[in-house]
This record gives sequence, C-alpha cells and structure tokens, in this order.
Amino acid sequence: MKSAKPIQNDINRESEEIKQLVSKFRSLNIQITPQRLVIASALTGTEKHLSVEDIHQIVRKKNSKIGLATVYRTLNLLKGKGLIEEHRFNDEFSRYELHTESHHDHLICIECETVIEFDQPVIEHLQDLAAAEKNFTIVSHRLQIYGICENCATANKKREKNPISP
Amino acid sequence: MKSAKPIQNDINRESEEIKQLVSKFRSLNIQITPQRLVIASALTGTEKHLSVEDIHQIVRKKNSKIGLATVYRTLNLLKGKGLIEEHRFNDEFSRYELHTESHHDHLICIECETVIEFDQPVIEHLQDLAAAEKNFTIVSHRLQIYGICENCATANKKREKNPISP
DNA sequence: GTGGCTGCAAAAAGTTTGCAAGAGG
DNA sequence: CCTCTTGCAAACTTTTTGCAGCCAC
Repeated sequence: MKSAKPIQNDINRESEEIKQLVSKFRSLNIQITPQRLVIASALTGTEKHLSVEDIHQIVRKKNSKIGLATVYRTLNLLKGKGLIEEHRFNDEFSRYELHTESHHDHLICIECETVIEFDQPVIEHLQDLAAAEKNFTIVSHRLQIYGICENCATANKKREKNPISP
Repeated sequence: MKSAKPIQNDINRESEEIKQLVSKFRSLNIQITPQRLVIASALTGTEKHLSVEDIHQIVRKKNSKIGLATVYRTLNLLKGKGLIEEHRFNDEFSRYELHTESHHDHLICIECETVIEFDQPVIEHLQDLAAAEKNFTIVSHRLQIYGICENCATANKKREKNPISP
C-alpha cells in the first residue's frame, strides 16, 4: 500500500502528539485526564500565542463540557511544570505558547497584532552584563518590541498612494 | 535671616512642583483641577513605580474624597499626553512612573519586588538590527529582567550560614 | 453659564475559588 | 477506594462606565 490519505495523516499526527503528551505528563507527575490532554494539545497543535478564551473555544470543539475554570487551572498547572509559557502583550490578558528549549523574544505588530518571534543571543549577553553591574542575578527576562510589521507597512503605503477618501 | 526650616523646604519643594505641573498641564491643554494636580504630584514626588492603589492611598491623605475612578481616569489621561508611563511587572496590575527623556529598562527582584532601572544603549541598537532583519518598524519596546537583587542575595547567604531551623 | 470633571455605584472583564459529583491510579 | 480533578456558579480583582451634581474657565 502507498501513503495514507491526508485526513488519516492528521489523525496520526494528533494521536502521535497525544502519545508524547502522555509520556511528558507521566515524567512530570501530572495526572492524566482527557481535559488536560485536549488543552495541552491545543497548544502543541499551533505556533500561535493563544488566549485563554481561544483555548477554551478550541477545546470545546472536542469536548463541549470543558469549563473555563478547568482551562485556567490546567494552564496554571502546565505553566508551573514548565511545559508552557505565559505572555502579556500590550497590557492585555494572558496568552500562552508551548515552552521551547531556545529562549526567544517577540516583535508585536500594533496594527494587526501579529507576533513574530526572534532570537538575539548578543542581547542576552548584554543583559547579563547590565545585571552583573548591579549585582543582580537573572532568573528570567521578557523583551517585547512593539511596532509595525512588514505587511502592514506595505498596506499603509498602498493606501497612501491610492487614497479612498481624499 | 538664615535658611528656612526643613519643613518649610518641603512645602517649598512641593509648591514648586505644583507650579511646574500647572504650566505643563497648560502647555498640553489639560484642564487644571486640584485632583489632577494631587495625583500627578504623587508621581513627581517619588522615583518608585506606584500602583493605582498606592496612588489612591497617597492622594487621599491630601484630599480624602478623591475616588478611585478619578485616579484611573487621570492616569489614563496623563499617559495619553505622554506625561507618565505605564508598566506591568510580573503580570500583575499596572504601575506608573513619570515619563523621562531617556528610555530605561527594568530589573525586578522577585523576592523583595524592588525595581532597579538601567540603561543599555547597545541593547537598543541590537533591537533595531533584529527588527530591521524582519522589516519591522519599532514604535516602542519593553525589556524586563527578573531575578534576585544584591540585598536579597546577601540576605539569602546569611540565612544559609545561620539557619534557624536545621 | 456651560462643557468638562468628579464621586459614587454599578458594570465589565479576566481570573480564582468552594463545593458536590465524578474519574484516575 | 481514596485522592485528585472537574463543572458549575459565585466570588474576587482590576479597570471602565453612566449619571447627577459640581467646578474651572
């Protein structure tokens, strides 16, 4: 037989992710429940930074009875175990993403709210220097840059050339 | 006569600050009210990063009838006019400080919550580079470093040497 | 005088908690 | 089985809003 159908691949990917989550949970001493697996897989299934409400919506499509409180409790648990990271952009509510080995920072577009991740090891090094100067021991850090992304900048230029209202 | 008494100096400093605020308000087209002056002078009178509740407490000592809503409204107004800056450390509530010409970032102690300001122009330059690489136009940024300050580190070491409970 | 500001209370929005019933190991 | 988790609703926290009266200009 040849390769499976696309839909089958999706199911395979998903069940593969669930398997990995189960072993991750075991190794971290997290009790396994369907709710927790569905919530965690909402984050493994995307590269976006999801709000609690986003996650609640996604999760309800698979198990319509999951309550918002369970989503909050689970996210706090996973955060405590280091599986996911919490962010606050633009002083809004919390957003979550999977924790990855390599630390990265964020460029946030103030027009379309897109989040671009970037990595600047030299900046990290300079932070260490700045902290050392004040005898400060770094535990973690957060760097957020706000501005206009490439797409919005291009769109803005077009609008200037072809103004709808003069 | 010689120099004025210390208490008099305090009053002088304060009335001097009020005078400066009044002219600042005038130049920014902010209507002058006693409430607004008292709220703004709570921030000119300190280098700390005050929460809304902090400011409300301070302000009530001078004018006990000022409502929390007025504090919020005034802070939003002053923020909009660029007179003050809003920060969110450790995903808590908002804190405010006076806006200064030179941008600085923050070291936040996760034990005693002290905030130390620092300035690293080279980091700013590297941010520009990182943004340029993604064709991103920077509008503003926020860098927060969390860790242990010198005082707490020293205190922790002492505690290790002289443990109260073995 | 009158439009903007204030105080109060009520509402919003995001998040946490108490509790009885249910599920995991 | 016994503990930990869940769903629901209610509570809590921070911030915003509606409105009548008041104040700055």
